[in-house]
Amino acid sequence: MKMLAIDGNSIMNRAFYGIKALSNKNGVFTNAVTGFMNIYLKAVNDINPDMIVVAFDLREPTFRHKEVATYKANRHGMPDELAMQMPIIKELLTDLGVKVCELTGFEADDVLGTLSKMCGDNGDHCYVLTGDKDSLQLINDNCTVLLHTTKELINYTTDKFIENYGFEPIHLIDLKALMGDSSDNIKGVKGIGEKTAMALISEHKTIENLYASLESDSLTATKSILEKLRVGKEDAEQSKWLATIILDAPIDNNLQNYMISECKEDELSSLLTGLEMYKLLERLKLKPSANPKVISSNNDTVEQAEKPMAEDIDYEIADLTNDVFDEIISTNSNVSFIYTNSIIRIVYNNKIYTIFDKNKQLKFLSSPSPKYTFEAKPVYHFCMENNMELKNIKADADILGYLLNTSSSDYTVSKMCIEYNSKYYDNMGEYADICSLPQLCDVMLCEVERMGMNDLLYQIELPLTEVLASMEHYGVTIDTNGIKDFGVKLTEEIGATEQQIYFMAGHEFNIASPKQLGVVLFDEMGLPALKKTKTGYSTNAEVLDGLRDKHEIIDLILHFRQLSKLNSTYVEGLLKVVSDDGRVRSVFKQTETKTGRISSTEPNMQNIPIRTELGREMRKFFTASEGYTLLDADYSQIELRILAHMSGDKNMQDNFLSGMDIHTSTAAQVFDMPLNMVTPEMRRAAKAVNFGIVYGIGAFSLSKDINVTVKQADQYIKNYLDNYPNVKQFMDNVTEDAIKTGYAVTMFNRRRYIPELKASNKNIQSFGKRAAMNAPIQGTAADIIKIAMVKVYKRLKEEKLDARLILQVHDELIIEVSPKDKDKAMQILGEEMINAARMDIPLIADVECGFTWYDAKG
DNA sequence: GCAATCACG
DNA sequence: ACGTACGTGATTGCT
Repeated sequence: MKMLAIDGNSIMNRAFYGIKALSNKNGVFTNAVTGFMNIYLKAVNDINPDMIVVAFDLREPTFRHKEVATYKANRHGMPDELAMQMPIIKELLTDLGVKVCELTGFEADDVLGTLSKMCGDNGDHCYVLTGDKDSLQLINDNCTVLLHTTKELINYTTDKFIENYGFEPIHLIDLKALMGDSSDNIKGVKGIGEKTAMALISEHKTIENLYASLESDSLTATKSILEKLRVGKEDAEQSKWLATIILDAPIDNNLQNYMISECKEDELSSLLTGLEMYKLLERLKLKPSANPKVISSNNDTVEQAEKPMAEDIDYEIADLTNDVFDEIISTNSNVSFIYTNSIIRIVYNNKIYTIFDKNKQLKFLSSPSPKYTFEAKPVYHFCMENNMELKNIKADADILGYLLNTSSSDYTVSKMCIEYNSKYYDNMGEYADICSLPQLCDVMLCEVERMGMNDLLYQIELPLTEVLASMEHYGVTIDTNGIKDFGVKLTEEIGATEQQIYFMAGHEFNIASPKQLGVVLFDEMGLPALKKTKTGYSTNAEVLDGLRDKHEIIDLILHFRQLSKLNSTYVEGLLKVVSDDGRVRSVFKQTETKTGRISSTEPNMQNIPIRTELGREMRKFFTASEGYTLLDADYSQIELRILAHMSGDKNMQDNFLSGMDIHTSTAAQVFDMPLNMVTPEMRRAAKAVNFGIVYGIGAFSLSKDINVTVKQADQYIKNYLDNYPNVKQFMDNVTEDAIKTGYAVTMFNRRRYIPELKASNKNIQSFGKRAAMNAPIQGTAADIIKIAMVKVYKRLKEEKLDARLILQVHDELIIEVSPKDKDKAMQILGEEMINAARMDIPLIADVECGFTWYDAKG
């Protein structure tokens, strides 16, 4: 038989500090729970035990504390975020059928030790899972310790221990007796450190032997060590006593009682659903519960959604007769449908219908009846491919879920039903989603209205889905041959550069491996390693840039990096996704970002190079279709203009109204110079501050960015905020509101929840504040360009121009247009972008044209 | 599957 | 004393 005995506190700590803060929407932190379960499940999987015990420490003092006042006196209580997860972990384990063990007056270690002894006496094997090296003393033929370090899980057997320490595991307590343990505040012998202690214990095994030799004058060591040992004898004895784990703690001695018992699936599912830990649910092969257990962080009020009318509907499957179909396509009441796998399922008047026939599907979709659905974009695609229109989408559960919480990563019907207290009809099998959709949409629409996001929904997001579908539908023409040629040139130069690098390094290695590169640069060539990452030397561009004048190889490596990036991501990456018709069709994701921006994948069209001339060449291969031309329009300084508007800062607004370059006018004021005396250096600094402000700047980062001292950077920021006092006020207000309400909002009421603000970890909290300052600005810019997209799309359609939107890059829109309609389309594009929002200062958009993206963007 | 790196706004 | 700007996505190496 096998027992897995876990040090609950130790593993929980490892888990907590190992995973970035996670929390559910009520602000309940779940990172320790998640991490603990990951470690737990892996161990269970590896060992396949018959018995499992998880031991926890109690708050009360143990027999060690009572005897020695200083014992663990250096320990602070655990942070709130961790403490609140402890009962959850215990509950989880209990539900899993695992024994949780706490013993007054003893530590978890003592319980583990006693268990391992019991197992050994009974001929069973015990695996002790912990993050604490102290437990290594328990290792013997019947006991293995699985030591969880930050890096790895080490399987400690007797052999492994001896290999590392050079003596038997039990003598670990003798080692501690001499060297002490600062984490537990165990003194050890004063003046004796790890090295000396290791040497002494390797030779003498126990401190009793050691002191026997000392007293009989047969101990060979330096005079000073002999003296230290004499002076510290009592400390050594006490330290050994403290470090020794008890093997006979008073716990239940019937091993039968530690066998894994049956898992309480309903309770477990309810708990995990309440915690929104869906991945774990899946891993445990459990379904989300319809009755999630509500857990909220101690003292803050959780905004509760209005409960929907809990009306239980009996849905029935029915045949779609012609009469019913005619009624459905002409009704004024809401029809819910879901389109998947070329099938449309409809719920209408509590009956479920299925449409298989494509013509009938299209007829339904283009009918004027008001529709609720889930993920409208593929449906728009289906209609566009068949030259039909999808009409009157009144609700899209995917979009609604996004508006209600932009930070969620999962907008499935089943999960949103749970989240918004709407009934999920899981008894309906494959019809569960469609049956649940009408009520779910109603509940969510109600929430959206309550949060003041109706305009955002009806004027922006719902119509935008069609625009994005259309952009994806058309795609962008690619000059495939041009890219291939470019790739050949890159490959040649990469090869040549590689050879030069190998020559300078004296041997071949994988330049793309930061690990190998680090060895070459910092170990072999002896260049100064200025920065480290978690796993080793940092070799990023910033570090390398600092080493440029130290060695010629650096420039070559930077060059190699640039070329391989271009080749693998852009040349090869793009060629992989070009369709047969020579176009790429990116997927524009509408429910992805926390701020309200859209994102682009497969390929990402929003990060095509521009900042270096070589990279910018890529844009020559993005062209208009034959006989067409491209229009490119981008907003000028949209985020700073939004800041000037939202903050109401008159000075910043005047600077924009003057028509002068904003960075120059900012520099002039901050450095107290006439405009024509502003040097490029000063403008650069002002520009960096302008940008930094939008991100919630700190002096440290600014100093790094513009290469000045932290002190200077701090002064720049102070001057800046003195110059734009309302900007300072605005940022303060935004963070204060976000702390109070838990979220930040844009001009159009889009919300971003920021649970990080509730963390007690200062770094996480600061991150929350920066996010809170940035969200209204970045988010409002996203709102505005989305409005422009919807309006431009509508105008191009209404005025029947041979033109279409094909790309959006956050502050930039691209249209493909027939030359005959070029002027009109330019007019529309500029006009609608400028008029997308009314602000105290005007929006400005620069429109240009060209056959390629390179030409169209000045 | 994660970490490091680097491309964009 | 520590860590350090907001938001994304793709590729590569490595465990």
